[in-house]
Amino acid sequence: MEERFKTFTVLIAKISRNIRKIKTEEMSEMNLKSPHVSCLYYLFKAGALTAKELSDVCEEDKAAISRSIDYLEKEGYLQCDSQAKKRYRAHLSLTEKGEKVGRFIADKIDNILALASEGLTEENRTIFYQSLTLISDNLQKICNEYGE
Amino acid sequence: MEERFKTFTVLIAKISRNIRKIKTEEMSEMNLKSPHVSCLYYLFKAGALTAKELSDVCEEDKAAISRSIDYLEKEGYLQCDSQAKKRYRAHLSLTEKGEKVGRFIADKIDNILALASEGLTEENRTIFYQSLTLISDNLQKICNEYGE
DNA sequence: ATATATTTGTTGATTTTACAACAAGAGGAG
DNA sequence: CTCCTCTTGTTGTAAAATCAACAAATATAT
Repeated sequence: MEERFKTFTVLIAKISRNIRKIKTEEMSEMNLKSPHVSCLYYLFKAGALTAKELSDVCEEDKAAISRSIDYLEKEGYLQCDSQAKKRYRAHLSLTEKGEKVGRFIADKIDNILALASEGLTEENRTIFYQSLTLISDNLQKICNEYGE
Repeated sequence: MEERFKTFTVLIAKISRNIRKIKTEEMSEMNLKSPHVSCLYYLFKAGALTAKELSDVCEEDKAAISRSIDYLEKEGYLQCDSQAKKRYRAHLSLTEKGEKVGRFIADKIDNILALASEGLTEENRTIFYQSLTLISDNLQKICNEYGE
């Protein structure tokens, strides 16, 4: 069990770090950082989303998403369907440029994911994913108690 | 597959964040940050280690470990078996105070780990851990290619 | 309609993490 | 021994993530 903790927390941290590294490395020519990539990825996959939905699906800090949206809009990757001063519940959608890059990102990421899980049987992949979900929920419950 | 990527990378990031949060939250009275906790944990579990070994086992940046050691030494949690100006290959070991806190941390962490994996069968736990290791190695290989 | 509460979004500041340049020691070959 | 190389450790800096305070829009109740 001790040995498992070691590997569990250490491995999770390592995987997390490497995923971020891969995301930024693969997109370095375009000068897109990890949260930018996430935004483009999900807008491409899911279609138009509000800022809130985007931050939910990315599980990223809303502050980070807010700033990412600023950047991506400025660079012409996405547009906002509302002219309101702030983006309240406005739907964000990819521009043509954003769509193109989104597709590129999705391909890259899906490919990397395939490489990452190379060697896992389909069955174990399923078990792994379910376990990950369960563990995430359990940890979230623990964390929720701190706020009270 | 797309759905899986979403959950996979997002879940990993979330778990990683929550682990850090739990570590610092549980130790907040003692003013120990996440890397400090890791150092104490492994020194307690593994006995005396060099700085290099510690940074290897924690998979943390050697810079972070170096500064953590400074802090932990200053606060009297650990001692260094060498009088050299720098700590080259010196073994770091816990003081009495460090030992006490190390035990406390180990208990806490092992408990949290048990809670985190609550609901998993022993068999799935094994599969999960093996999968995690495999994925970590695969991703590491991908990252290693960037340096070349 | 107006006041109040809730959700959603933004901004600034702080903390954590990562990176890279450097320095110190150890080991090996001549 | 002394020069060279490799490993290990340190420090400064830059980047990223987190947090908290705030502001704007929306929803709700009276």
